[in-house]
Amino acid sequence: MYKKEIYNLIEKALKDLGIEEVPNFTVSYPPNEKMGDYTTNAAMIAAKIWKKAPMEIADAIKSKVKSPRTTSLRGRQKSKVVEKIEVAPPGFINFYLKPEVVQKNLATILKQKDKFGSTWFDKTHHKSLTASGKAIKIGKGKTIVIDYSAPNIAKMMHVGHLRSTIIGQAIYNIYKFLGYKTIGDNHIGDWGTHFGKLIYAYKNFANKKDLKKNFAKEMNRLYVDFNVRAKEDEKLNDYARVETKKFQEGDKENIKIWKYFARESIKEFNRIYKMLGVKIDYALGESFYQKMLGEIISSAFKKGVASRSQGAIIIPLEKYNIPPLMIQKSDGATLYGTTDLATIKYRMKKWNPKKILYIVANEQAGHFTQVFKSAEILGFIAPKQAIHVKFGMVLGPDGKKFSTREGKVILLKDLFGEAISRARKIVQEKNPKLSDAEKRKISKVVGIGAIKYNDLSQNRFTDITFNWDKMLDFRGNSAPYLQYTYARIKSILRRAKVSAAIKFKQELLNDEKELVILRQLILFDEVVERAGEEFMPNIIAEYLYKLANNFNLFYELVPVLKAEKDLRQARLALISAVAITLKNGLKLLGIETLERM
RNA sequence: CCCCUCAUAGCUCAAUGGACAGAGCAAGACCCUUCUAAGGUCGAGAUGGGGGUUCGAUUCCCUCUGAGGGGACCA
Repeated sequence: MYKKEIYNLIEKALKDLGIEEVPNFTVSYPPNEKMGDYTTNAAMIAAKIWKKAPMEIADAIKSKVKSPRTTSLRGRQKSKVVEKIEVAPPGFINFYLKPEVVQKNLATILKQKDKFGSTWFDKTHHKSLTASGKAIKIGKGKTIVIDYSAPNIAKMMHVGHLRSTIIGQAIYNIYKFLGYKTIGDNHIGDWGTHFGKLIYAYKNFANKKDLKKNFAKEMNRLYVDFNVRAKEDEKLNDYARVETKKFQEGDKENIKIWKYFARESIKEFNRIYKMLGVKIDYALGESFYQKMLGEIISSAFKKGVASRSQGAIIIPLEKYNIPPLMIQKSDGATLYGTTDLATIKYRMKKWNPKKILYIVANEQAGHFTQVFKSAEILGFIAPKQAIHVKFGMVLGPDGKKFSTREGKVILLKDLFGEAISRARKIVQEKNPKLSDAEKRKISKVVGIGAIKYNDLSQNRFTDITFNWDKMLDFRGNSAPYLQYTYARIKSILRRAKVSAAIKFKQELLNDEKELVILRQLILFDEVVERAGEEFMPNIIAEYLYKLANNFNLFYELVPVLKAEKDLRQARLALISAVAITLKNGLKLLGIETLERM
């Protein structure tokens, strides 16, 4: 919350010292609380320019911050938030905030409630303040399009689809929280060649009754069966291509089959999204863009961007050391690259976003470099306007890619079922007297939460090796741990019969355990902002885990309800603030909290 | 052959170029007549090899090894 202010203090001090530019100095957090709240490496970087010892410069900066030049027109003042400054070898400058500043923040949190963390409140954060000095949200006036989930029609959603959906939703939530106008778009794969296979399978060996009874399962069987048969008889793939072509050219029967599968698939997706608590604003699938493709190709030609090659049409990119993007096959059919270009053009025209984020697995990195560069040459977007937010794959227990074709995947339906039943078993054991309805609710929230958190707490770049026990561990650094911590706080608040303590003497919160928590709470907004900037929800997860950890330490040793009147009130306020922060953070990750569990 | 990720404790994962590399699981010893033990406490345990840049490298660069993915007519 005070990072920007600390930054400004240092910048001014450097100016007073006659060092105008210290490139890339940062304000960050010391490794532990004993070393202060904020730290900077400015002295060590300035040492290079000034050619003096870092410690010497650190001392100089320290004394300038403490007594800045007052003759300046801007009327530089001593900081009102810094208690003391310490210099530590080899040249760190550590800032300690005044306890009353940290304590004062508590009232803000209780007032802000579910908005806490979304806004900069301190007046020195001018980058997000209006002329009147009123705090505004960072993302105000900016639009961001987020493309995530993107399942394929006629394929079941399996663990491989989880990451895009969960990470995408978290990033969506974070940006929305920060005040951006967020557009979530589910780019459903409803036009691909794979669909021809299904049409063929449907016509030749579908069991219509099973399809009606259990659409998802039977559809999956059709897909797997097709691939099994195609292995023996390669001609099947040719037949599938014929079906695809007929369908794309408007063949009535094939369109009818396509519509049927699309409708049923979307129903199935929606069941999954409902379980996950995911809502995506738009679902403009690939089919939506088909009528624009001809224009994309012809204008690419007109601009001299596209050219013919071996009967196909490509956009050569060798100038940029990138393989060419093919936009039309030699048989005249278009490809997903073509659709992607149309999609970018459409999104820019319709929403004029500052950025378009593609939450798509690492395996498509090459494709997106081609598409983005092509879109740039075509003038659809500026460089870096479209960003591929890539992530590692979910690998099978054998350490290899899950194969849909062989039907070896773990379906999301099954994953959820297992998670919920494991959670159910534990609730039953821990809290048998709860009502059945409540147990059901808890099982679902805990089970689904565990799955989401398992993913979101990891750095998105690393591959995940699927493991039931790891994914569904309800102890340690997991969603249930955070939810449990929240439920513990709620339990105390229920007993105290206050929803939030309004009046309290914040200065009573002097215990080291309390101060650690207070000092952590002021960092929440910075954590959310950074998670957004880096597209890394795990930064929030890590923060929440530490916060919960600190609360549980406090919980073991510091009584709340049994404390003397004023102290009790102050501690109630403190734990309420922790509850608010946990809830807000988890909500950003798309994870629900529970009053009891 | 080219491109993208990754390599940290027995296992699964953290760590904006910074100060003694953090967790969880597993294994060991403790804490429920005190606000929910899905918790807490105490020990043990790690940066693939070799160079380089830097005051400082798990992080950046080069190289080697290993893993996963991609490489115009699938998405």
